[in-house]
Amino acid sequence: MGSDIYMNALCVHDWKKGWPLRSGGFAQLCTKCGFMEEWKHGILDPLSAYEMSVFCDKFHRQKTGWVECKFCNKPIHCGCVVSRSLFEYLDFDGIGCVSCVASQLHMQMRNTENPNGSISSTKNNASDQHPAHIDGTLFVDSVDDGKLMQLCRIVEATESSHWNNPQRDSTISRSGQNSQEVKCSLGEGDTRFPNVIKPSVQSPTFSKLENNRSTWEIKNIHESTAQPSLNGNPSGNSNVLPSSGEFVDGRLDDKASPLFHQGQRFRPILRKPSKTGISMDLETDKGTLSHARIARPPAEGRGKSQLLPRYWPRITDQELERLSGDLKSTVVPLFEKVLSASDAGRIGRLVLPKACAEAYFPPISNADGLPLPVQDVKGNEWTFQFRFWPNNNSRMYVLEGVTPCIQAMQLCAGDTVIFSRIDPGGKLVMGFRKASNSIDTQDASTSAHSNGISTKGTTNSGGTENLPSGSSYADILQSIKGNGEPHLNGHPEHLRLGAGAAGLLNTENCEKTNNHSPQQPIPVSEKKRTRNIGPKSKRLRIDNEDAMELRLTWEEAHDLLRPPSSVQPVIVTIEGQVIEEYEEPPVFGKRTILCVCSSGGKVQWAQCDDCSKWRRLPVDAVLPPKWTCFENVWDACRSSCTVPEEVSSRELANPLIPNKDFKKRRTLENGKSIKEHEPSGLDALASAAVLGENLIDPAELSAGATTKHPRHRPGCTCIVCIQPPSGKGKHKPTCTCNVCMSVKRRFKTIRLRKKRRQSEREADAAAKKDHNHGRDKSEPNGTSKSKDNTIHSEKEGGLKGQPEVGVSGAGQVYLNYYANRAATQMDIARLSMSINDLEITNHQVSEYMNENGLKRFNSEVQASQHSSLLTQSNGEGKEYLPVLKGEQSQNNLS
DNA sequence: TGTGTGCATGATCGA
DNA sequence: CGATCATGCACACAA
Repeated sequence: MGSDIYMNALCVHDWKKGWPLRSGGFAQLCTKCGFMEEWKHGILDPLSAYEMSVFCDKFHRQKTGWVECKFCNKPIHCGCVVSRSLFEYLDFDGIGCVSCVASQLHMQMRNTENPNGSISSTKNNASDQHPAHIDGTLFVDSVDDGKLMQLCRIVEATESSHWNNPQRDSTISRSGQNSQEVKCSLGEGDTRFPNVIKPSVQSPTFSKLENNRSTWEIKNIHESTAQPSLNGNPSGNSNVLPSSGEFVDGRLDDKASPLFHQGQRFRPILRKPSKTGISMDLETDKGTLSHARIARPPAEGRGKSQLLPRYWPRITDQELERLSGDLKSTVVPLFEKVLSASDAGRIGRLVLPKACAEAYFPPISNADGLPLPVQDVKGNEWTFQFRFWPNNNSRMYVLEGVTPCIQAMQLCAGDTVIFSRIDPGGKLVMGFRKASNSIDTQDASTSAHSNGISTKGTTNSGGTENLPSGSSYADILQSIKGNGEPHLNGHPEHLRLGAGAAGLLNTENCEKTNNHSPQQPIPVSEKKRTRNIGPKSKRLRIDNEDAMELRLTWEEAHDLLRPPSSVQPVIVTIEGQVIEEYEEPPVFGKRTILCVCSSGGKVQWAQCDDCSKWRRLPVDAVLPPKWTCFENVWDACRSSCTVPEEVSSRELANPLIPNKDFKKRRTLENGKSIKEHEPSGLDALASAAVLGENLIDPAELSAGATTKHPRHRPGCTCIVCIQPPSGKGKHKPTCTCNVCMSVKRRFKTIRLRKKRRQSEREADAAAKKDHNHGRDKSEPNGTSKSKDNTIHSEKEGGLKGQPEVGVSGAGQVYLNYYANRAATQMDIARLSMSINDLEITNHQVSEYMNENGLKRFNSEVQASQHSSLLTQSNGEGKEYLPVLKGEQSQNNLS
């Protein structure tokens, strides 16, 4: 009979040889120990021993940390294969140093004839049934009914792991037992080697084990897939789990770790240096903890060995068990996939990984495929069309009709769907896991020590990127606490049922949610997940109700956005539009109003946030978002809120319309416009098409938001609003529909006008160069010329360093607006200093319109109007017009 | 005009 | 370099 103690076969080199087999067949056995079945899945990547240790989560996770000898409690560094620590895996879980193991082995050998006296048999009943579920589980290539296998070996590993652990145990001794090999044989029915996996046929031995094995393993066994018990023994002897603060490098799957079952305490070890490019999941780091979400090689299937790890379902045994319990069936995780935008889109087509489709879905020869009933984790039945398209001499498998299901589960791009199978019956189950902003943790209640972090939403390929290589476990925890909460998922039900292999994935948050407020739905918005995870810039999503007040409209935002004061923009022209480009992002600034005094000087007005008094500022002053009189460093006399305004509020009221008033008025007018005109975007477009170059009353175009773009108004002729609703491909170049014709007309006009303006600019620039080099910019000029000159000077780099941003209270969005340009315009216009006389110049408007390709005013109107109110702004031109006009009208009336 | 469907293309990744 | 897959594109069809 065999020994309860056997040394895990080492076969470092055989491992190496075995690695490539993962993609091309995995039947190669360890020539030294005969291990095979587990290897093929347990070992994922041949790149390094580290990766081995990462992925060989059953065999080698224990080798990568500091553990204690079960017998003498001496720390042992188990550095996977590169560590030459001498240790031995105990079939009853745990690791022992060679000396202890030797003695125990000896004792065991003596007890062989008395199984009850064996070490393993001293375990509980469960252990009796599954006594040897250890990481060093003995696997045999085949299990003869009469004899199991043999082969125990003392691990010989190189001490010099590349992830040197300062805590490296000096006590680890090298003995001459490195190559010690003990062969053990098991008699039939010997259950002391339950992990001896019979590769192809379920044996009674396995049945015995099932109760003690995770569902996963059970399933694997059911599958008789030689599916490795990668998860180790989930049998529940997990009462001794590593504390959350303990971080054992890598691969300590909770249940997987026999050590835990044995009550072994894992000592924290240093994290191995992250290996760039290692395609391992974050879980490999978190995986040291209980219930780590380790990507599991899927159950058997055609081509399973070629399944990319990214598709390996990541589910903890616990989750799996729970799911199985929920479904009252054995659930076999098959594969998972992160939903792409296409998958989650309205098309309703979920692209299936080819290997997965071919491995786990019914074979189809007809491109039409076949209907595939799938049950979701709630028990709903769905029928998808499983089919394929020919693609590059290959096939592209898709599930069609998934939209209802996706929506029902409230999934979006970035979330993960997990296909599992219910046995018996083979029914497919589609679970899901929300992309919880890349952080999720395990059930705190059920696995108090676990703090697994999964790369939710980034599970696509390992997800190592989500964990900074240098981040410590504490960092991780911190990140969990400080980071995840706001967006950690959601729907408890989903969390419980939906997040795992059949959707049963529980984030810590989820569990907490469950615990605290079960069935409490979360806002849909919170269930949204970003799709792109990676290097792209991200913004904290503010979608919940608490943040509603933070939401700004587009124009409001632009009211606040200022170009960085120290940055010189690069002026570019895109499709006729002059655009400022900044290397730095805009900053938030306080809205001000730029005026021209009677003397022709420029002045900027800002309102104190405390007393609401208006203060005069230099035109180039840039204010922070919050500004008070006390910060008025330019006018010491009025650096206090107690000092009255230079101009009365009444005087200021009209021209310097504070934002609120302005907005109210604007809103009111807009409302009127909406009521009066209420043209749809299409109507406006049609009008534009009809009127062509003719003037369109801006007011008519100022009404409510279009259906396409809430920030745009009917009549908005921006490219967004006028584009065919169905996007590309709807209109041919020769299309003569109204939309196309109007667009053509508009662009034609834009081109012509742009060309004309460009000529004017050039002429002006030349003239100015010749005659007016030293002219003060404040000196009056022709209206349009001045601006053109300004622009030109900008192009020549003559721009004043600060693209100062005056912002009007109107909140106009005019991104390409310089303060000095505005000032120049004002100068040129010789505007009155009297604020009450401030007007909005349609010239400016028209300039803006011209620059933006909008043909709202004819040239006569442009030339005839002047204004003195310069709403220095990042202005949103489209709303600018009606508002200004309204203001002007009001002023005129007054 | 909107939606569905099938295919093509290009980026990405792994061998 | 080839396979895979996300996504775009064009056509068909229905409303």
